Amino acid sequence: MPEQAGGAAASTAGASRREELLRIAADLFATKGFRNTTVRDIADAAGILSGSLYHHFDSKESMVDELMRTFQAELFAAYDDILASPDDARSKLERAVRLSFETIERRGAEVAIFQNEAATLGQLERFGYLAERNRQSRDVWVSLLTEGVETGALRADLDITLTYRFIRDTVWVAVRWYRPGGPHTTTEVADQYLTILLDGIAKDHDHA
Amino acid sequence: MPEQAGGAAASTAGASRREELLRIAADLFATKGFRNTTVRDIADAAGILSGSLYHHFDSKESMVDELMRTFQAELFAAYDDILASPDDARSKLERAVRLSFETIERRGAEVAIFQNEAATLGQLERFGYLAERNRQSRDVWVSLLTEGVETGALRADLDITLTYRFIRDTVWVAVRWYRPGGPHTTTEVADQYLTILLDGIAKDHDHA
DNA sequence: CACTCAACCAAGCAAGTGCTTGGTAGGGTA
DNA sequence: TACCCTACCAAGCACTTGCTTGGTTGAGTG
Repeated sequence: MPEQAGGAAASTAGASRREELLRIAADLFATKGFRNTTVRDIADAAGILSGSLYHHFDSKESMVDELMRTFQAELFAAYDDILASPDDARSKLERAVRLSFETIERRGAEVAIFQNEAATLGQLERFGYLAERNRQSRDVWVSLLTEGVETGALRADLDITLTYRFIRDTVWVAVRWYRPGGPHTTTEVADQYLTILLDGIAKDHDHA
Repeated sequence: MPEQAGGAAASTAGASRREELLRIAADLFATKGFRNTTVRDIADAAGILSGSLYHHFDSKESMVDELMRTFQAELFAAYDDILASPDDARSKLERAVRLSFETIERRGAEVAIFQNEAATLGQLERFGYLAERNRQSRDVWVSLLTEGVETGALRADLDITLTYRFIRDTVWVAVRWYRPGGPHTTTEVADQYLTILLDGIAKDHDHA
């Protein structure tokens, strides 16, 4: 096992072979599923033999592990940033929604892997942190929604838990159809969703 | 020596052995994934040997095939029922939303399988009808939304395609967390979602 | 020049995978 | 009695899977 690049060294200068292989694996895991992707698939896509992968990584499992840890660390740093801001509840909620769609654009493969494999992988001790991250994420959204209700920005008759689930499902499952470079930008998608989420799709006859 | 594995197949009255095995397979496909479920898993859960499954079915593939065809036929019969009704657009949209949550309750395994495996299975010719059903389903929702806009029930500034995707994602992905017999009935979930979808979560200051 | 080292190849093992084959038990039926 | 049919077992085949082992290549570096 060669170099241990412990930190999330953001050296954009020339991606190492290791990072290159990780990205290839991520794309395959995202499209075919983790279990459904073989080490030979990854090696083929990289133009090497399957055995050569083990020069860079301990196992197929450790590849997803590294992908998920890095991804979650990045995502929650962004969550913390929102929570710590002095904005009002509604603004923070909007920022959280936008963050999700932007993350789908920038880290689509990782989002897809987390969405599709968290339940399966989470059964292994090694991936216990995935469930923990899920709880943290729920806490973020629930606290934002609660603050919104308490400050009068959001309706008081909302079932916070259900509302959280609806939002979470919509913003993250969009990874299944959102395509960077496609017909919509993340901003457009986020704008449209926020419009619907905040004000609904029904025509307001009292104002029209 | 016929050693019965711990699976304890409780035979439901009336259901043929074949239907019983199909149900067992459906539950496993839904929880573990199709590819990730082995014929030995199914056989174990049924208390028989894996080879014995081939007395009832051609292949593992034909099991999902039968499950999906039956499920889709049932679902689209219900869609047709809604489309053919004389209700106004908003009522039909509400019925479609409620139908989704009710289908999750009654056919949770099938919904989960369709959600998780349609993309993978769809690549096989045999499962080409899954993509076709997807198109039909989109047409149902898009026509309901379009009618809503045209009759003035829904806001005119909606992006129909994006709105369709948001709704579809939320109502079907609920299969991941909705549990029959859990804290919410499908009616409660549908009520809450329809409230949010139609009128939004923001407090309407002009009325409050 | 001797030496190191990251990156890779070639071959293969053990465990699992879907599915096949030939057979058996027991109830129903003409 | 003779026959058939449903539901299963026991064994195993051909293939795929993740991973291992021992070795090679070529660009450096003192």
